[in-house]
Amino acid sequence: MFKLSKKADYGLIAVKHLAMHRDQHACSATEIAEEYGISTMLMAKVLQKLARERIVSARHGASGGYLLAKEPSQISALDVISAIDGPVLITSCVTSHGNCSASDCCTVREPLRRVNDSILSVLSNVTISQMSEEQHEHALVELQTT
Amino acid sequence: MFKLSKKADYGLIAVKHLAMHRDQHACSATEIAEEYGISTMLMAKVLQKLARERIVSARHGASGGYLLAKEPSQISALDVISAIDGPVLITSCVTSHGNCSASDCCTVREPLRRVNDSILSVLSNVTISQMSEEQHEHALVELQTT
DNA sequence: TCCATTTGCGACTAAATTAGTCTCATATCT
DNA sequence: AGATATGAGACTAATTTAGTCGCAAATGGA
Repeated sequence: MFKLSKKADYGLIAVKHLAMHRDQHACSATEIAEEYGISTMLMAKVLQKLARERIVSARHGASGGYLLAKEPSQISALDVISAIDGPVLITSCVTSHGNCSASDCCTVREPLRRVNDSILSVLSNVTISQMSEEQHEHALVELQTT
Repeated sequence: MFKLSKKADYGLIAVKHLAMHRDQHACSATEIAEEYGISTMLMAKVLQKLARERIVSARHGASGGYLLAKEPSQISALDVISAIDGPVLITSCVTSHGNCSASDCCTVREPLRRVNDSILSVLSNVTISQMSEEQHEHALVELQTT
């Protein structure tokens, strides 16, 4: 319906993990996968994609693994998600080439494009450094929204 | 990945259609489906769900069909989408019962819950009346964002 | 009253997407 | 040389989404 894929989810987990282990050692896919109880193979795949998109950099060989390629503050949730799942488009209509399935051209395309832009902006304003910091404030936020 | 289902899409189209034919006659599922080149059966299903959620009201029988149950300004995109696809949750983790697949409890849950809230607010701030009005401003918006 | 039209609902199938696995190649450190 | 990693692609399995069908019930009109 409107959900992040598990791969994107794993990607965020991995990138956050790397952010928290910055300046230590390169983390292997196996290491990260085991820490969070995720399939090693899948996590490897996810990290490979992140490496291809230059969000993390890889080191082959023994004691190799992955490192963040940029500062955590320079990586947004959108970067990670779109690296893994491709561009974020809430409908296939929002692209410019009008290949709507609805013949007369769906009248909701333009409004949805705007919604899409808003979501893009939300996602690109969340950085990995933010995601790594905000451990403490839980209780507060919880109170406000309940 | 992160996309509206076609059903939700069709739902928005249908509701917008009803908004634009307000005070005229009840529109049947067939009528709406044919106008936009969508499967009649599917559109019928979608409208049934919208009726069950009291977003539209139905009239049985010949010359029956559907009417909006509220003012277009009182119906948000979120209302329509969640009526059809269920609650909008960008990950299965964001609910309170911590059934993460990641053992140690995925560290990204709380940040993502916030992102989810933002998306919810974006969607609930877009009303059907807005979606029905903004036909004219296309060119301008296009220029600003390109 | 009878009939065409239309919604309501649930079961069902088909298609598409996503998740996850396996294999082999290549790089690199010790 | 050998253990440990990543890189890439093909492949299968599972899940979700899309779409269909049939039948019941309501309703307006001839």
